[in-house]
Amino acid sequence: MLNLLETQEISSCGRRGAGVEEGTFLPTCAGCIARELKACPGFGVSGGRLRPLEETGGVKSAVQTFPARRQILHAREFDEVVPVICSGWAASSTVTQNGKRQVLAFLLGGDLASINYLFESCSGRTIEAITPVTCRKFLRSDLQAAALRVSLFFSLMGKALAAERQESDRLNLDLHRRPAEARVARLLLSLLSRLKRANKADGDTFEFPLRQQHLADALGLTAVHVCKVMSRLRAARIIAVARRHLTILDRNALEFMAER
Amino acid sequence: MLNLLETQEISSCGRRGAGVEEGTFLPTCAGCIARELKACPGFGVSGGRLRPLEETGGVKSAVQTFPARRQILHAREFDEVVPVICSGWAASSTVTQNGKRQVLAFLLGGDLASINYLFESCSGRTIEAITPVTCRKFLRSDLQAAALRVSLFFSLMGKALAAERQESDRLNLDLHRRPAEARVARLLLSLLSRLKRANKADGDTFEFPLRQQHLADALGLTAVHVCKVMSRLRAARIIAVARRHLTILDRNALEFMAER
DNA sequence: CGGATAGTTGAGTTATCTCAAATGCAGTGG
DNA sequence: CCACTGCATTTGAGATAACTCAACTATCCG
Repeated sequence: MLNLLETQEISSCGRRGAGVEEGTFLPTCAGCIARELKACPGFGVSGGRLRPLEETGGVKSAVQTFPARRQILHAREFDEVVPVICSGWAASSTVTQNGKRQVLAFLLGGDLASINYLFESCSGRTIEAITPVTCRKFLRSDLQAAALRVSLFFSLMGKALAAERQESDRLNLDLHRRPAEARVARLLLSLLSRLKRANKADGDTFEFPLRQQHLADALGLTAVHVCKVMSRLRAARIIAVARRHLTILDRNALEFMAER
Repeated sequence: MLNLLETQEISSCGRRGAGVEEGTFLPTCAGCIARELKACPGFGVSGGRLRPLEETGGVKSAVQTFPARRQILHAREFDEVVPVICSGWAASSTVTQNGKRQVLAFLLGGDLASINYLFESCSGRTIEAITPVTCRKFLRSDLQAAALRVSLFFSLMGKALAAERQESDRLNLDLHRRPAEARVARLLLSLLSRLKRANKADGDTFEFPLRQQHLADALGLTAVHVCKVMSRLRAARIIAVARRHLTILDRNALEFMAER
């Protein structure tokens, strides 16, 4: 049995203080569905420890941390748990018999891996940490109950579903209908805009922890080919990569490339 | 304003009779979500006309018919209407700026184009009739209300969402990760199994109204290449096509082909 | 420093595309 | 019944984007 009630130390976030207080949130919590459903207790601490859940008004759950490369959802949890990424980068992917992998989405702070998890598990998908990840897991039944209490239930669900469907349609369109350069360009632009929204971009520069294999798996290419495309982009001074950070030098060129 | 209350003559289905009676359903209604939500009044007729909706216990809506190639959902309806295919073949697709089209799903009788429509419109997607189609359109708000009255709401939603997500993941995996033959094979097998479930297949033979362009748009190929693949399949006596009907002659071969 | 992982580069192969012309087929009007 | 029109399908030739394989280099981390 999972111990979702367990509270854990967290060092980097949440201010110290005494007594019961409002939960504090990471910047990335802003658009998080768990927060909008009023289900997330946040990172409020009292005396350096997470406050007991009864006091937060949230749904029972605990923050967990995962090192890079670690699987975030284990087989036995699949049935009952809804995972939400609080910070770090993760990837949600499927695999074929022949061992080919398709990354369906890169997950950033505040992302629910898929709204489907609220209804039932996304069997066949696995979620893996790319960087170290902090993540909160809710019991599905609890989150469903919380969801139904929120008056905007249908509109919240609608927004979440629509956003996800749109992403998935976009992916379907991109794969095999656009040349490799366009796919790469689109992915980079989409990452930039998501990170900007979460205040995690410094101008046109952002953290970029993805391996070329990740890109390849997301874009339906081989790592070798991704390398060649990225090299061309660098040679053309459209992007620059240094110390796991990526800068978009010529956004117009990249946007032009993204079409067709 | 849409006149969803309008009742229309239907000739092919529904038994004639007097007075109020149970709505009759097409064979394809069996797994239809509108029926499971107890929202569909069915095809019951009284005196040759569809019964008034107040008597059916269903949600207001009317059966509409569309000739082949006609768009099923019009721009102004997008906001408020949930379409369900009752009979015939339709396609749900998106288009890029460059005019390329991706068919996301072929819709058969009993199919809701996407469960997303229950929450909000799938902007960017269009639904078109391939064969003549009969289709029922529900007001979103009515269907939402009906949904919440059903105790199995979450599990029904879950099933529908999961099925759709799985289809979409499969599509994502197939595009650009499998060779053309495998994609064609997978599509044919998937159609056969869906049609079998709806009792619309005669052994391994089924109606096959799709143009090669439809296949191409669904599989991320060109029509020319689809033609070549289909020719090879016919030459190898794996399938046979005649008068808009397709027979799978060697299912093992096709299933083998579908993997990799 | 050594070992592992990730990225780069080049040569040769192949699946799929583009273009273009020929054929077939169904419906229409004379 | 025929010629005519508009699609859909077929076929071939050549072009190309992306792949595979394999060796080499750079980077990271203990």
